[in-house]
Amino acid sequence: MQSEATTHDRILDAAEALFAEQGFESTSIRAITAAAGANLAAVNYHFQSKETLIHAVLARRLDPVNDTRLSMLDAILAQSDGAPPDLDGILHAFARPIFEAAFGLEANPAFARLAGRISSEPGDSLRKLAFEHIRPVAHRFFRAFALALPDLPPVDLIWRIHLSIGAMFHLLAASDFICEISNGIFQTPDVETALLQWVTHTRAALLAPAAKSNLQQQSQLKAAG
Amino acid sequence: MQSEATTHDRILDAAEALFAEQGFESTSIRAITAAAGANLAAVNYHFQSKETLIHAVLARRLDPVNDTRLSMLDAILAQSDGAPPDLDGILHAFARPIFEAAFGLEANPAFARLAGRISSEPGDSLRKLAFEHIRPVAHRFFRAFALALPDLPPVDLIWRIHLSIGAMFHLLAASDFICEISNGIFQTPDVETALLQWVTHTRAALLAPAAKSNLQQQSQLKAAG
DNA sequence: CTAAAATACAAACGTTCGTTTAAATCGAAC
DNA sequence: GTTCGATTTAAACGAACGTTTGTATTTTAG
Repeated sequence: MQSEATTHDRILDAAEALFAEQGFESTSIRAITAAAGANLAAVNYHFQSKETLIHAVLARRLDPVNDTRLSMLDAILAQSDGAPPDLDGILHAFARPIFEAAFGLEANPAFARLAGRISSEPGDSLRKLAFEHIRPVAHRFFRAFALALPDLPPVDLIWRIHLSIGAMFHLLAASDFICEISNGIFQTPDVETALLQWVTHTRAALLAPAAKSNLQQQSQLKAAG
Repeated sequence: MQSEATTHDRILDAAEALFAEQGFESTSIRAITAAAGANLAAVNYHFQSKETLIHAVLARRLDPVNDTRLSMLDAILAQSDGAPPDLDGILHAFARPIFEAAFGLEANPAFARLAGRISSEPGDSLRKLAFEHIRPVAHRFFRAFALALPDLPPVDLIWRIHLSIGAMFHLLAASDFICEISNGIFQTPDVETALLQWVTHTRAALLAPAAKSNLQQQSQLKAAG
């Protein structure tokens, strides 16, 4: 089954699994090629270098996810022309593709931890890569959120999107963690449960009144009084 | 100033900064000792190994943070005997100590990225360490949240705490990320702003009605109808 | 002041790393 | 069947890694 795939693809599969378990730095090309049943030089032949291989591993999964996200967002925006778009629809468009790729039936379970770790990886190279992958998606979704939440100041909106994305990353990267600590209450999430819980969580956070510091509250009270 | 500190402490400071920038694996003992102005063998003399050094770097910051968290939680719980404890007080007790250590005036700005990355680090050793650090804190706070939110089912509570902690980690680890992408709208957070935004976000999420799947909603509708 | 313990140092250890090279093997086109 | 490009292979390269060793040097204690 796996050994029928090309060396190129077997290397991508093995690298994805090992990167997820051990991290990028700790995973040697020797371990990858051994797991893929390939020669040591195969990585440098099919991909130019280890860094290019990392990029290829991530792009293979993230590009389809982001394409689906934008397609689903287009559908939501087209569906409600003029009126503010459906908030839950935007949240699902952002969350379902990545949850399917991470927790879906045909998904590689290792990919979840890998995807959730990207944003906090050390080193400029990898952060820049993830940055370029997510930038167009982030811009489109930010504008959609702004349309759906016209009363929320932009700075508060950015904060909440930032925090909600962090919750999503953590859900992808560290859910085994909470599984152990919760005495079986929390179980490895499936797509629908993760989606339901994250959307419920994020919807409530986004719909909350704008945060106001004590200072702002005081000046507001003075203006009102 | 720095060169007046002991070699032991200069190594901890240098290691903390380099670990935050480059990660644990990519930071060599040679780079640490060079930055600390110490001999190459100093790490293996003052600490036993590189792994023990990593543990020491984390414990130096996290132990005081967790002690303060528990003290503040005790104060909140004592203040409201019998009645459900103040939710905002619990949230502040959990968030303020780590935000002070990460964004405070005398804080090492590198520590924020380091702290936010721990939960998603690959490899069992480091995850187990962070696990043991946070376990007693997590248990105490979970019971406090359960008291403050008596109507929320435990499984939903675990989910929301999990997601909220993810938001906190991401805020610590990847806020430079959002600074770049937001065209100056989002700026490097200070303690009070981070606290205000995270508490606002998390309070709203925790107070939301329990998530219900379509299946659960349908059976509920049938029972009501 | 001196003996002993603690710390610092230079040098080297064996190992593993990513990458490269050159030859060997394979596969299809003609 | 031969040729040519694509792929695989074994072997080696230099560099960097964590750690250890033996010896200075400094600090502490009596």
